[in-house]
Amino acid sequence: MMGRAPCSDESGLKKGPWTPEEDNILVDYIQKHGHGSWRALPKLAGLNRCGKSCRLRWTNYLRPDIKRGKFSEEEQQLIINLHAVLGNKWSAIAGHLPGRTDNEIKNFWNTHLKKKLLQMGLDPVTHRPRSDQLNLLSSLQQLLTATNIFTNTLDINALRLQSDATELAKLQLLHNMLQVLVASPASNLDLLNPFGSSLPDEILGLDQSKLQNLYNSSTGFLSQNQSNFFQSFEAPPQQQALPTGYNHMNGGSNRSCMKSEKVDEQLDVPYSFSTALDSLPNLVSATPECSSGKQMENMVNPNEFSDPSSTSTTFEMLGDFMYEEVTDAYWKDLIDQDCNL
DNA sequence: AAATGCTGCAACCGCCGCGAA
DNA sequence: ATTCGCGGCGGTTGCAGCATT
Repeated sequence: MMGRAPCSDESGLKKGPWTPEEDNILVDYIQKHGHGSWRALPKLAGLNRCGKSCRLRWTNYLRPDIKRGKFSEEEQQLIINLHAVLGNKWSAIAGHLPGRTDNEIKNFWNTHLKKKLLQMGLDPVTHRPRSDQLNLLSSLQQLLTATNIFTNTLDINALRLQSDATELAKLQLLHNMLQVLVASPASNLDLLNPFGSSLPDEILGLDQSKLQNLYNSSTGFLSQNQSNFFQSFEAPPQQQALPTGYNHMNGGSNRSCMKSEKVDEQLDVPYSFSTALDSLPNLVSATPECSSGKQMENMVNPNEFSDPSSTSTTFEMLGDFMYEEVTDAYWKDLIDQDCNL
């Protein structure tokens, strides 16, 4: 708003770090009276601070329900997954991590997770492989290292490869989401499900065994697609055309092929993504079997999933969930809902 | 031991949206 | 319909502590 002087312009008000005495005054006052109007609070409490500074100090540090200390692996993974969908909506992300503040999550992202994604060759904004050529080559190198696949005769279309990697990353996110759902007791789904009730009813209505089936299906689905992806390194150019149904897959994701000890060996970071991913099944088949375009087409033909309530299998439901026209709207709704929290 | 560089995080700044007047 | 005040949000800054030279 124009015309309202910022805190910094109000003469005589203290700025900078809070002293323990100030903290005590603020905590005592709020415990006795509640915060009420933040603007009025400093005078009433006897603090030489602006209301905004008091509010920030309380919400980011003094609040009794704040959780301190290192982020757990689960929290880190949840932040990454949520960021892939929500972007820098720190408040919305914090809403899914009880006890964590938006400021803390933002700081953790900027100081740890962003670097981690960059080192993996992923754009921390889009969660996709970085688009410039140098970064693309870096991504390729890491992807190859990650799967112990190496060839001296790389003759590939770089843009198409990047597209494939992106699709794989989307698949991976869906897979991770399902893993969280499967790993949690049904009674805790709401707590652990980062998307609350915005998940499709088809997903929320499943019992644990069906979720497990869905998760298993995604494992095979992802494994097969990763096999296709890595096979493309070795396939002659004329065999690299995308399967018909491939481009219809869309899910939104942040990670492609990260399950590799070697990747983490290259990264000088205080925590390990491979540790977090150790609970995942091996998603890269050493001897891929299902790699033909025809099979892919059969798997993801969206026309087969138009009626998930009838005789569709959980796998068909997955295909439905991944279908571009469904998921684009879904992600948009999801973001809108989170923005409206 | 001192100087310099780096990192992490608390706090600030400016803008935005909402509700009340 | 418009203005105003407030709370909230995301980006950025500044500094303390640690690491390196």
